[in-house]
Amino acid sequence: MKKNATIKDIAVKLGISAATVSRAMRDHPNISKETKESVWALARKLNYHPDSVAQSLKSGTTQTIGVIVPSIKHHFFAEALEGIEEVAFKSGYTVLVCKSNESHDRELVNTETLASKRVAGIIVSLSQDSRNTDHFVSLMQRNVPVVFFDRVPEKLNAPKVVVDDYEAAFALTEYLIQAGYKKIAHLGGPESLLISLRRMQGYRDALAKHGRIVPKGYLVTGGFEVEDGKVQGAKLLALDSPPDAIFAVNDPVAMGVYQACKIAGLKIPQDLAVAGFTDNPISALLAPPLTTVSQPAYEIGARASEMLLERIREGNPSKPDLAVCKTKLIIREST
Amino acid sequence: MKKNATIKDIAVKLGISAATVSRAMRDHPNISKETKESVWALARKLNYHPDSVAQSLKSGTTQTIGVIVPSIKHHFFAEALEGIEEVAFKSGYTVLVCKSNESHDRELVNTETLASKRVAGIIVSLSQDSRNTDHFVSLMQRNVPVVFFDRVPEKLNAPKVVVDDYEAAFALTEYLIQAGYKKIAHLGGPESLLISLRRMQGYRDALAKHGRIVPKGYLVTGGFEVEDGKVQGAKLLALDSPPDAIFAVNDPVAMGVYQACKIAGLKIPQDLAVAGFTDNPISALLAPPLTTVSQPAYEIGARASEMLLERIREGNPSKPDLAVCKTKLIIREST
DNA sequence: TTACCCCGTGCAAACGTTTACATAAAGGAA
DNA sequence: TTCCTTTATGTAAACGTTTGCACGGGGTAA
Repeated sequence: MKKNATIKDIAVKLGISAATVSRAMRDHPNISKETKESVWALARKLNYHPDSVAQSLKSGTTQTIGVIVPSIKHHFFAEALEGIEEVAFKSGYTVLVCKSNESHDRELVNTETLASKRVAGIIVSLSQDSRNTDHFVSLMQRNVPVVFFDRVPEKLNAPKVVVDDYEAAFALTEYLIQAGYKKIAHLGGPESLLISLRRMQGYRDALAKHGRIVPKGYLVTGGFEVEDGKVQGAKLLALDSPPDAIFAVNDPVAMGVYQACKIAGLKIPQDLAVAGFTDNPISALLAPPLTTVSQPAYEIGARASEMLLERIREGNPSKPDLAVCKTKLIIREST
Repeated sequence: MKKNATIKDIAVKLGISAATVSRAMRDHPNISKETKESVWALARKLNYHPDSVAQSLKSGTTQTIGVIVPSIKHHFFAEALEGIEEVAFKSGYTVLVCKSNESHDRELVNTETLASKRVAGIIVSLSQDSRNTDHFVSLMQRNVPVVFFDRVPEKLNAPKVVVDDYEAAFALTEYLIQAGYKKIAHLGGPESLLISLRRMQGYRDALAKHGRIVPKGYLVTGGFEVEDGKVQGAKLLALDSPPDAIFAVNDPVAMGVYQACKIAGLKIPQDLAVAGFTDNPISALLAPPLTTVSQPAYEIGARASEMLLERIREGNPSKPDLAVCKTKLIIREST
């Protein structure tokens, strides 16, 4: 068991002080060329790497950013993480990834853990049952920059990276109307999340714009999983006057509707049109391929990462930025 | 901008020494009940949380584990990360996630970064172009436990979590033979990775067992992406005597074959049978659903995490463990 | 010669904890 | 009383860096 070489080891071996070694390593102008070179050579030989922990204690910060996401395995978040990591890496930061499992309490524990680890900043996508955002406020008061993405808090004055859910849902619904569907239902997400509400509102307003109202029972809310779509979708199909099109809050839910259709013996899109949201890579390969709204997950993550790094570098530029990424309506054969 | 409360703040306010506060926080038996309670009360009030960085400097280790994966967005790795994080969280560890982008050099940088951050241990799945494993050896010499999963090094004597790729590929190939396919080709993965080689060998040996040899041009190697399957698949289909079944090294490559078939106007499974490996959730939803081998990604990650935590806790129990997780042949309509 | 400045380096404190050791008071046992 | 033990607390060093300040020597200008 070898120990890691320290600055002191180098200092002793070279008969100089630790301070000089430290300065040599950081290429301080006042250190002579010869000293520097002997230090570098020995450092190389001993495989010396400065102890980040000690550096952090001294500097009060770390080259680490924290991320809290509801889950890692969902494609959207995995892809966003990919973007976050990439940008962070290029600036010399590493990423502590925590998942909240959609739980408020775990989100809370995660924020405290990250704070006590002195991360330089935190990127968050809220959990489904986040009851409040006090823990994030507390973080920001302690001067830890926080950037939200996708599932952002409504009231909190903080930098956010989102897509225009309202606009995209509106456009999608309007497209369905123009495609001739008469009875359009919406399978919404959890009402605790702004993204669900915005998509729902876009749906409502698009109908309203075309002089329609939401038929009774056509607006249902639930979770984000395939199972939710299957269960709620079956209910919609069992209505006395079932819809001829269903706009699901995301692609997994839309897939649940596919399953419900299979069970009910309905053909898509002949008997029922289905549309989703988020453009899971699966969606293009479904039978039939799913109409959906593509969200640039990687870009959203990358943008959030950039915004965070800016805050970290420039202190808190108090301009609570909002980045809105472009979505795109992807029309496929399910509608 | 508030500062974080320190042990000293508490000590001063209470007119006691920092040592006593430290002991009170850790519920040391020699501290009087009254002192403890006043400390706890004030800590609560000041929202005091011990500075992990300082603790780490003192103790020489952290409550953090590092993970290096080729990518995050691929479902297998995302799911494995989910398992890793879950197990780590339950033991009070957080997870530093680095991706190598399949690059040896970046893998190398990542190992050094993680080491200098004094992670308690590291979990790795090798990049495609890993030229050697010296950096991991160096880590292990410095007494940092390392556990590999899925893409493991062949020679290195270290704990590993894998599936029996050989066995699973053998079983899959044998199934194809028994299903009556006569001309079975294999689209292999990068030859730098053991998993590719093992799957390839399983394919060969299954054919051999049934008295067949690999027809000329029927064994091709390439990457792990959809595009690879599309390109290489097209080549196979263009042979004078094209295969009637293709076993792809993983599901994305199998999907590439689907695309190649579409272009060539071939029907699956009538004109060509296709099988994959890894059971991407997409695969069950393809048209037709893909025959594949399911790999318990979450469990693999969780197991790796457990193995690592054991090593961290028990020093190095020098028994270089091997955990082999169960795969399952999933027969669907593509064969 | 004196005064000053620059260069290269060292000293020591600081970051926030933890912990071995010292100390002081109180309570027994002899 | 004296001595020992127990209990509760304090002192100070240590973890590995960084950095303000000091210092000595050599050069330059007057």
